[in-house]
Amino acid sequence: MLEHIYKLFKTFIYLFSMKKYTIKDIAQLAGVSKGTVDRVIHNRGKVSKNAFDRVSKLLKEIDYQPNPIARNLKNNKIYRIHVLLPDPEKDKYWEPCIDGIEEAIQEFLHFGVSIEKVFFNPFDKRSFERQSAGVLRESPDGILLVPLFQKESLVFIEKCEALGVSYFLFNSNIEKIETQGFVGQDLFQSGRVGAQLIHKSLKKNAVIAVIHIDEVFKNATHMQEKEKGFRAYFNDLEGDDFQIDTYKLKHRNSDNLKKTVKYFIDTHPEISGAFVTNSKIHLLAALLRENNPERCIVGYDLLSENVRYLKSGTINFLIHQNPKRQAYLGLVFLIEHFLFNRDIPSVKHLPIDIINSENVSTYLDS
Amino acid sequence: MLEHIYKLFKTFIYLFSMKKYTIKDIAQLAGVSKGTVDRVIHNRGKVSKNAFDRVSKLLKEIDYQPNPIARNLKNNKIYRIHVLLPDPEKDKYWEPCIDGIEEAIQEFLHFGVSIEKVFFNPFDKRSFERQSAGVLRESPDGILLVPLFQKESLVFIEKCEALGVSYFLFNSNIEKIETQGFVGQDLFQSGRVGAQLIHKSLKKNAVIAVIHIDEVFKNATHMQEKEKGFRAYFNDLEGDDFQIDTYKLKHRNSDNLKKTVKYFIDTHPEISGAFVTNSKIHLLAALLRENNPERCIVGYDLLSENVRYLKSGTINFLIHQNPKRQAYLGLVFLIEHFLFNRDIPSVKHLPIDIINSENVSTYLDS
DNA sequence: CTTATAAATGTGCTCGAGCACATTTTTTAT
DNA sequence: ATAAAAAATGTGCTCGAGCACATTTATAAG
Repeated sequence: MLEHIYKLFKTFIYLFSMKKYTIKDIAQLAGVSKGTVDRVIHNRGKVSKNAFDRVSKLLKEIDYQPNPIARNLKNNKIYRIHVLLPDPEKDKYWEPCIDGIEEAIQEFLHFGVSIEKVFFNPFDKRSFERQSAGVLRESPDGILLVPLFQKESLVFIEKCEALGVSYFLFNSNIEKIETQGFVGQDLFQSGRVGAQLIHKSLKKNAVIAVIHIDEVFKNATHMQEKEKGFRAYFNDLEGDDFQIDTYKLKHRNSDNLKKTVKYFIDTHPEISGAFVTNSKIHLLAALLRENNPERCIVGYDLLSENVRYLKSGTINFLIHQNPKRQAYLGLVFLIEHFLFNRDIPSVKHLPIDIINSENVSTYLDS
Repeated sequence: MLEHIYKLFKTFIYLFSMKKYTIKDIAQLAGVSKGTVDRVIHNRGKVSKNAFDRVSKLLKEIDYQPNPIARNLKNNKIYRIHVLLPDPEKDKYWEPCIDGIEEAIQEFLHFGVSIEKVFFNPFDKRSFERQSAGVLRESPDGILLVPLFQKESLVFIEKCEALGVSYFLFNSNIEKIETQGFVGQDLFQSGRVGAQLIHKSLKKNAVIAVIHIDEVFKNATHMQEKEKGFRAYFNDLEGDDFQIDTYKLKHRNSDNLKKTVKYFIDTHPEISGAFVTNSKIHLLAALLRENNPERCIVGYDLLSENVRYLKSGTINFLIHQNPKRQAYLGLVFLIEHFLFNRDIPSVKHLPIDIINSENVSTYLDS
């Protein structure tokens, strides 16, 4: 019996403390109507100073948070967001982004959000200019984009700002402080991570190569930032001396590149550590002959080809940039900005995941 | 002008294809009332075969998904979930779980969910029995728990099943196939990851130690599973030969343990690789004298003490079990089960994060 | 064929926020 | 003092799902 009363009491206390206040509750407490409370919350004016003070004091005290469920129930407006990213057909690195985008679409299906994907050719600035102009002509509410081409992206962003269109960047950032928001990896730091992995795996005085592979040498800052971090790590070391050389393997078509890489490997047998600054590491791995335990090859991204060489032991480590999550989070930030007017984070750095042949499978299915 | 018409047309097509069907729409299409549609959706019966077929055909065709926003708006029921986990005061490993739980609470604040934390002493089976019994007496709708003590947890789970209380496990699993659900790391595989990290960092024929440190030797399966994976990795190697020994450093109080560890280190100077199977690795690291680049020390978890030794170079790698995310995801699964009757995943393995001194900071703030 | 009973179907309210519009109160002008 | 204008406040409907209850239709019994 006593226990029963005690339980009732606990339930009461619980309900009391967990009370979720509604506009109606606050109206009652302040002795006004819910219309007035609504006007205070949204600063719509037409409220006497007296009522305003009383209500806003209550709002603060109670830490009122509107019920997001009810808030969006009526929501007539459909927010249109365009995602401007490199065509995954042209560069497989971008494939997982599609999944991330689809996930966000699914999650916000009933929240009055429409998301459209727009691809541009990552090897063609013109394509970016064309597609970005097309996006702007549709005047969406928000734009999530990969600013692969620095200069052109800056122009585009300025147009967005002029038109008052919200935007958010992912994967690569651009050097402009007033940028509205960015989600991606700290590239400098990821270079340091690669450096430590190689450093700890090699003997002293080993010869190490930083290798930039790409069809055309665009997207330079992205890869250079990684190199900076890589070199900074080795500069910070005191005792050890390593020789670090940078190689740029550019090309116009893949046959050409194959030859270039092959020639590079043949003419540099002394190299025992290699840091490839993008997902093209499989091109290098494909041409390495036997697996040498004295060697350490580190690159980026979980492309299926890279994963194959990782599992076979040719590649020692991959750094995971998680493009899927980048795209997903970028969308979530934009959507929550529109729907719940949360403020967009200026820079969100994702974890720098270190992948070897033993943990790779645990990253592939999520 | 033509462009204008084209734009209108596109908007129309868009709205048409993205049409979110409501119960009302379906009722209209099927020529019945929304009440009937509702009865079909929830299999409440009292529907003629004719109407049932017509409606369910439409539901399938349209791939109707109820608006989760509206669905929970009314929701009178408050789902009560209790989280049963080791007291973070007694073992700091569990601290991040609190954040994960708070995050879930915040996220589902307005969805009619109440979450309560219940701690037990991880060094005292009795405490678990007492606290778990207390939880059951409250008869919550769901329970998220860490089955630290295998046998006792099994008994508890059986009681849950008898009472029809939903439950979900995290961090450690128990050997029982019919278990309702588990989120955590694949411990065997994480042992393999640790093994590869040590393997690649050491010379051939190095002497390696698997070290189990704990106040009392409970939680055995957890650590043993890691050791199994560790040894399996080395067994799979063909050429290389490594000597691997297991040491159990138990103790009753921390002074005692310090001595034990010290004695262990002094009497085993030949060991160059060490794999500590839990977060207690800082106890070992604290007693290692100079940093030896020929040495490789690998352990678990981002306790602040472990992170300090990782940054200073005494510890080479930590494997991150992400207890925060485990707790968070466990709750999300339970809540979505109640709210949207999603089915609970039977086993959800989280990524096995490899942490070194360069990427550790990118894991700490998220 | 009528009435009783069961089965099937429809109606209308609820939840909380938001907003248009109706109503009341206050201020200003004549 | 009174009417007109302006400011402040209140009211009532909307959104979609869910559910109790009202109503209609079909079936069985007398």
